[in-house]
Parts: sequence; C-alpha cells; structure tokens
Amino acid sequence: MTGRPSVRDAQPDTATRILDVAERLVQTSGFNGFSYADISAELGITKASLHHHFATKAELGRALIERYSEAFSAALKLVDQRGGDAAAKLERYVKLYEEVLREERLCLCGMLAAEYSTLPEPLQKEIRRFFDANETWLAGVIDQGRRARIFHSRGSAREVARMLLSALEGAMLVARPYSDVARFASAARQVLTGLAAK
Amino acid sequence: MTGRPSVRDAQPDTATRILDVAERLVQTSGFNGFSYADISAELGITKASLHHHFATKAELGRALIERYSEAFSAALKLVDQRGGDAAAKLERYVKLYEEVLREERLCLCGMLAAEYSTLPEPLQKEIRRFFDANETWLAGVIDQGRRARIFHSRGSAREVARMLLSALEGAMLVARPYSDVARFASAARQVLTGLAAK
DNA sequence: GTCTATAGGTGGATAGAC
DNA sequence: GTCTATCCACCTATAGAC
Repeated sequence: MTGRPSVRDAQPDTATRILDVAERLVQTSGFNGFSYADISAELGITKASLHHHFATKAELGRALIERYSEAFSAALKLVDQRGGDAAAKLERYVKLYEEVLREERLCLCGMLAAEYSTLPEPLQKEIRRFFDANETWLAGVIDQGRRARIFHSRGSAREVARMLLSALEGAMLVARPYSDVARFASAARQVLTGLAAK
Repeated sequence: MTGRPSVRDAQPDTATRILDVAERLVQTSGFNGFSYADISAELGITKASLHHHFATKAELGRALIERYSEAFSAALKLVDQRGGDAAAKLERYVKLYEEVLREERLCLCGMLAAEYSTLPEPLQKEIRRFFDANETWLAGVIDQGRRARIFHSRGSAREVARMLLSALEGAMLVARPYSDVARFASAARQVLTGLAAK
C-alpha cells in the first residue's frame, strides 16, 4: 500500500492492481459474481498472494468501497471547482455516471445495493454512507439552483436530491442490458429538464 | 405444473411452492446469492427433488421471469380496467412497486439487471422483454395523459416512459438499504409531479 | 511478497432405488 | 415425485517453504 512508485512508466503497486481488477469485476458481475480465482487469472498471481494483500473477501470489498467513495468525493470537488451554475454542475455530475456506464459497468455502490442483504454489515454501512454523501452534495447544488431561480422543484432539496440519485442509479441499471448509453443520457436529460420546469 | 388444486385450503403444488421461495430469494439476495440448498432447507424437500421440477438453475430462472412477467402484465391490465385518468393509473403503477419494496424485495428483473452479465443468454433476453413491456405500457399512459392535457413533458412518450421506469427501479434500489418505503414513495412522487409541471 | 499444497466447505447436477 | 448417495468443480482461506 505504498502508492504509485515515483519512477516514470512504473506500474501501480500490487494492491492497487488488485483493487483495479476487483473493482471492474464487482461493477460488471457483482460481489457474489466474481472470485479470487478471477483476479488471480487476470493478474497472473496466485490466490494465496491475493490473500496476503486482502485477507478476506469482505476486507477486499471494504477497501473497494473506501477507495471508490474517496474517488467520487474528489470528482465532486472537481465539479465544484470548475464552477458554473447549478445546472452545469448537475450535467457534469451526470457525465460521471455516463463514463462508468460506457465501460458497461454499474456504479459500484449501486451494484452492491442490489446485493445488499448478502453483504457483511460493515460493507452495508459504507454503502449507505456513499449514498448519503451523494445526497448531501446534490442537495447543495439543488439549493444553489433554487437561489438562482433556475430550479423550480417542489419538496425539500434533500428529497429532490434523493430522487435524482435514484433516477440516475436506475437509469444505469436499466440501460446496461441494452448496451445503450444513449438510453441513460436520455433519461438523465428528462430528469434534469424536469427540475427547470415550473 | 397442474396449478392450484381445486379443494379448499389445499397448498399450491410443489413447482409453485418452489417458484414462490426462489422468487423471494432472487428478489432479496440475487440469482447468484441463493442456492438449491436454500430452497431445499425452506421447503423440506431435497435438492434432488428440486432438480426434478427444474432441471437446472437457469431453467428455474427462466420460469421465474416468465411467471413474474405474466403476473405483471395481469396487474397492468387491472390498472387499466379500474379506469381513471393517466395520473391515477401511474399512481397505481407506483403502488405495485411499493408493495414489492415493503417486503424488502427488489423488482425481480431489476435485481437480475444488476447481475445481467453473469446470466445465461435466454434469461438476458427475457429481462429486456420485461423492461420493453413496461415501457410500452407506460408510453401508452403518457400519451393518454398528454391528450388530456394533464402531462406537459418534453421528449417522446417512449423516452418519458423509460425515464419513469428507470427512476422507479432506481428508487427501489436506493431505498432498500435504508428499509425505508417512504424514501421510495417520496422519490416516486417527485417524478410524477414533474410530469404535470409545464 | 510470492509460491505450492491443501484444507474444509458449498455449488449445481446426476444415478438409481423406492 | 421423492429419496440417498455421490460426483466434481469451485469457493474462501490457511500453512509453510522460498
């Protein structure tokens, strides 16, 4: 876990490469849909070595959510820093999801939410934290948009935020079987347009 | 597969009881999250007997989607027959989802959509058919609402229908980790209200 | 940090008696 | 239609050498 080596062109360290492969596998096949053997085959290191880095599958899952949540928070900070009005921020937020779907993946936590009841309790807690963080950020943007009079939605900003999160997670879920990013983009646009309507 | 016996208080036949248990297990834990052993333990019949009724797990899955789709179509027919305007129909449509979530289940096909890439191709096709049927019904209701001037949404009726389906599937997905049906109901109301806005 | 080897369990599925 | 018994592949995880 020493992070990326400082020399140019160097590969990420082993733990990072494991997380990269595991993350893609969870996002495409689910936590119950992949095994250490899958990672082993792809990286060319034995299952025993994987256990050296992540002792149990639950611990691997916990590390995955942690990293994903941190990356998402960082992405939201970037969205904020690029400025623009609330509508522009929401469009960039939607783009984050769209890029995931383009690789035929689901949101990591959206996938894990489907498998929620089969997951260890610590993972369940982290999944809710991810959704909570997204709702909080979205609610802030909704507030910003209302103060600027560009959003005219009903209900609390928090409620609108939850609706947005739900709609985007669902749009990914439904679009993927059709391998159709446009399906997602269309649904997202519908929802965003609705926010501006009186 | 002889259907419900005609005598009063008689139990459903074995195939039906297997489907009932398997359906709940898929909706709560996913297709990759349950096993024949789980059904066996709950019904008190051996795994070998289960294989007599459904030779493979894929065949069991196919039967589950088929039955679920038929039940859903029947429910939509009832929604239509009870009449009312398009808004009333959509509210009853939302209630169908809400009843599923109340039992801490996801939509069967929503759950399977998450696991999509791990499923046999015949199941994948049936999942898309389920979504297609829902979109078609919803597009019809959207059209009805527009002709009656109670919906003022943008985009084609089909696009609005896809957005609705996505939002509802996603609202179930996100609400379940919180065991909070109100979260779903709130998101659903947000979306429906948006349809009426100009 | 990676390996070989293996434990101990569970997965879906089958054969054949009753 | 249900059972016992069994197969074999795969699962997560560990022990211990290098």
